[in-house]
Parts: sequence; C-alpha cells; structure tokens
Amino acid sequence: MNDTQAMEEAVEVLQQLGLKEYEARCFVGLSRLRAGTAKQLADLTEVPRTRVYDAIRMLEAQGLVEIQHSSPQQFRSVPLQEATETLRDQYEARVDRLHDALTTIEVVEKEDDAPIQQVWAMSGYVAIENRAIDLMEEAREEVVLVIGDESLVTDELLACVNDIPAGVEVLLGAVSNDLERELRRNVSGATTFVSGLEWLVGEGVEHREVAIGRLLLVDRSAILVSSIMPDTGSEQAIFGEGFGNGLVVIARRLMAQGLVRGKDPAS
Amino acid sequence: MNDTQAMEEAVEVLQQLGLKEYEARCFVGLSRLRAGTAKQLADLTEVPRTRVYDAIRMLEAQGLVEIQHSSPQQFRSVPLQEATETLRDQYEARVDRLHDALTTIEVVEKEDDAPIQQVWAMSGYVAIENRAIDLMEEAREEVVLVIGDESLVTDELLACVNDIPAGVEVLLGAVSNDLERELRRNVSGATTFVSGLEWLVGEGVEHREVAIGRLLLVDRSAILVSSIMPDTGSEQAIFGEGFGNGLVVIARRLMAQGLVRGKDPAS
DNA sequence: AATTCTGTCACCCGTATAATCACAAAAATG
DNA sequence: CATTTTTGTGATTATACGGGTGACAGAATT
Repeated sequence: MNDTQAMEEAVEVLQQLGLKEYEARCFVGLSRLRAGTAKQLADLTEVPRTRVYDAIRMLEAQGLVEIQHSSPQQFRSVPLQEATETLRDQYEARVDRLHDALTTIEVVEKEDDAPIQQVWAMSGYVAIENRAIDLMEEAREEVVLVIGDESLVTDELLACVNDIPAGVEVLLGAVSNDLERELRRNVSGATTFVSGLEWLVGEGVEHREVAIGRLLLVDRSAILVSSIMPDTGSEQAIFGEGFGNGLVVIARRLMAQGLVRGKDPAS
Repeated sequence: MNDTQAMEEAVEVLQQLGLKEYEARCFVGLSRLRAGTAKQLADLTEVPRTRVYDAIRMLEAQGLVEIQHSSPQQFRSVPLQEATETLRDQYEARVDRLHDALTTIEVVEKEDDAPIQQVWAMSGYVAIENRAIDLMEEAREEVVLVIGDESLVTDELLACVNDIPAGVEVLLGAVSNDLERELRRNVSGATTFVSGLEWLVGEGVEHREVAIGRLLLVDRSAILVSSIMPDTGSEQAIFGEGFGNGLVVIARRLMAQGLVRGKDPAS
C-alpha cells in the first residue's frame, strides 16, 4: 500500500473510531513525525494551524498524544502499541457498559399472539457468522452446513464446527472439490461432501450473478441461507426457525432431495 | 439502576459506539420489545415513526437487527450476546486496520537535533496506566512505584509488577498502611513500604487539594508522576525520560532523600 | 366505501464542525 | 534595538449532518 493511501485509510478508520477529521489528521501526522510543533503539523496534514491546538487538546484528553509545554509547544503521539491498547480498552469498557445496561432492562414486553411464519432478513458478514455459530452451538441432533465461498471459512467457524458434540450428526458441504478438501482437512467428526447447489440460484429463472454464501440447517427446525451480493460483495441472509416455519419446511424438502440423494445417510 | 436510567445509559453508550440517536433509541426499544412494528417502536421510543425505517435500515446493515418483510414489517434485535459480539468484532477489525495503516507509514521524518530536556504531559487514566506498564516492562535494574490512591491498583498493574523479572529490584510504596498491606498481599518479590509523600504536594506553598496519583521511576532514567484533579477526578501526568533529563534528575534527588531515607535499601 | 395504517419523500432547522480571519504576545532575525 | 516572523487564543463564517415535521399514495382494515 502507498503511503498517502495508508494515511487516508488511517484517517478514515480513526474517524470511524470516533475522532473528528482534524483530530484524526493530526494523529496520523504525528505518527510519522515522531514529534512536532503546531506549524509542522499544519504544513504536513493541511489542518489549519490555528485549529491544530484544539485537535491536539482533544487527543491529549483521550490519551493519544503527549504535549510538551515549551515554547513553541511540542506534540508527539503515544507509541502505536499504546494507542491501540488505549482505544481497545475504551471500547471494551463501552461494550461492557452497554451489556450491563441492556441486561437490566431486558424486561420483555408482552409476549402475545400466534408464532406464525417468520422469516427474518439480516445483512453483514459478521452478524451472519455470529448467528450461524449461535445456531450450531444449540444443535442437539443434526447440523447441515453448506459453504459456497471459501472466504466464509473462518477460524471461528471451523472451531465452532469442531466443537459440536459427538452426538450431533454433522454434514458439511462445499460447492467445489477444492473447498471440500479444505474443509475435510480442518474438520473432524463430520461427513463432508460436494454439492452442486444449482437449485439454489433458481433453475432456469432469470439467474443473476448472486453467489451462494452459506446454507445452514440445524435440527431440521432452523435454517439460514445467505448470498453474496454481486455488486457490493456484501453478505445477505434470511433466517427462519420453528419446525412449522414455511421456509424451514421448504428447506427440509430441498435438502432431502438435492443434498442427501446421491450421497449419504438419513432419509 | 432504574429502567429508564438504564435505557438512557444504553442509548448514550450506543451513540459513543457510533450509532445515531434514533438508531440507538430504536435498538434499545427493540431490546425490550423482542419484536415490533414501526408504530410500536415509535410509541415506545418517541422516535418519529417515519424515521424508524431509516434507523432500522442502518441497524440492519450493521448486523444489529433483523427485518421481517411482511406487512407491516416486523423488526427485532439480534440477541444481546450476538450484538455485543458483533460490535466487538467490528471494533477489533477497525483497530487492526488502523494498526496496519499506521505501521506502513511509520517512516519517521527527519530525526534531527539535540535531545534536550523533554517533559511530556498526558492525561486520562487509561493512557497513563498503559504508559506506566510500558515503562515497567522495559525496566532492567530498578523499579520504584508509589501509589497514592487505591483506585489505581488494577489487575493489569499488579500483573505487570509481578511479571517484572527477578533481576530487577522492585520498590513498592503506598501512602497509607491499608494500601501497603493491600499491595503486599498481591505482589511478590517486591519491597513494600509506606511513604508519606508530603513533599510532593509542595511544602508549604499554596497546597490545593490535588491528590497524589502515582509516581514511577524506572532505572533512575524515566519518571512518571500523576495527580488526581480535585474537581474532575481525572488523572493527569507528566513524564520524562533520559538520564540527563531535568525532571529525572530532580526525581532522583527527591527519591534518595524523601523515600529511601528512613527505610530500606539502595543508596 | 370509508377509514386507518404503512412506508417513502421532501423539507426545515439547529447544532456541530470544518474553515478563515484578527490580533496580541513571544521569539527570532538583522 | 527595530523589524519581522512565529505562536497561541479568540471570534466569526460557512456548511453538512442529523434531528424533527408534514404531505402523500398505496395497502390493510373496518
């Protein structure tokens, strides 16, 4: 990666982490200056000199830079190691506070009527993976998991699959030979197979370039199907649970036919 | 904690974590509703109904809520466990990206002239603790640490002190008997003592209510002194290094007199 | 058929933040 | 010592974003 690119990247990320633009630019500036005055920083980062002071003060308050009160003042950034550690701590504290606050109010409001057909949509790679892991951890009899893209095979996922107790039957599918080999190499106690999932993309219908993400069926009563969007590359999923759930019923059908047929066990 | 308090707290923290107010309120609302429509959410959270949709979309994109595309749409939040996990992952990823970006540009700009007296100021409890730990980890001969307030005795700090290799002499001071006992109970391989640090607050000068935070001297060549501000309760520190550093020189003097005198070892 | 509900848009407005300017004290220069 | 540059603070303007409100068409309900 190019230096200027990297700097922009860093500024961007710092802003996502809650810093203002000037603050971010100043911090990045100090990262390559080791130590500097307001003027030097202003020249390097193109932050208006008179605004550098405010930005630095904010950064100092957050424990990210140090100030030497000489004349002219000198600024320098905390070592990268310390900075990331500080940010991390800050964040952990926040997440904990959130967790505490929310658990004290998890008082559920009226659990009323019919648990009808519910199909939920979710998006985002991280959230979907977490949900998938959650589901697998709760499996009591059977887990069927088909992976459509190697980018989805993370350490967490593999660890989770390997942690499934012995009493639970695990069927692990892949859409390509390579991927299946990869899976078999990293997983024990599971039956792996290759599955052409043509039926998923819609047999003969319009058939756009939506790539298959993953397909997870747990105890034949909860299903999660995800796709990789062609344009953005983001992952989108739908998810249903309950034995009577329409989506789950359809999924059971399809699995029985398309998956298990030429292959292995269970009706 | 009261429910409404907890909700406000949660909203606040969520905003610190990067969510907009409406998004935060909606998420908190869904946390106690298990599932709900836009109208229900609007009534509960006082977010304008027409704005609930935008907020939910953002939340969905971040993997924090699920949408059921029925009519009316139903929304529900991801289980708290998953939500915090997702947020944590997101954050880790950002910090990593930051780390990568900054290391690629850590090309130091001109390391020029005289390494004169440098005294740096920093503030914020987390940052100061991190710096203190850093310093102690680099100790090769001697660590002198005086604690002025029990709130500063964290697990990390204790762990760090206990991890100091045997070859390094450790002098651990406290400003009260109780605190010294506490320290001795949790630390091994260190000489503990009680030190009235009157001299730190300025003998007879104005003497405001600045509480002593910590005092750290490593290898007699780096020093960190912190105070607890009377009004805000925040921690502020100054820090100097280099054997010739003025601050360090003074510190050595003071230590030799005020600390070691009536007590223990080393000149 | 009438009414309520649902979802989308377009718009206003206040605040926060980016961006400039004015200025006095301090430092540097000759 | 006089002049010029640098430094730090404060005030001011411009702008973008997010909070807040209303209009409206289609769907659902009565």
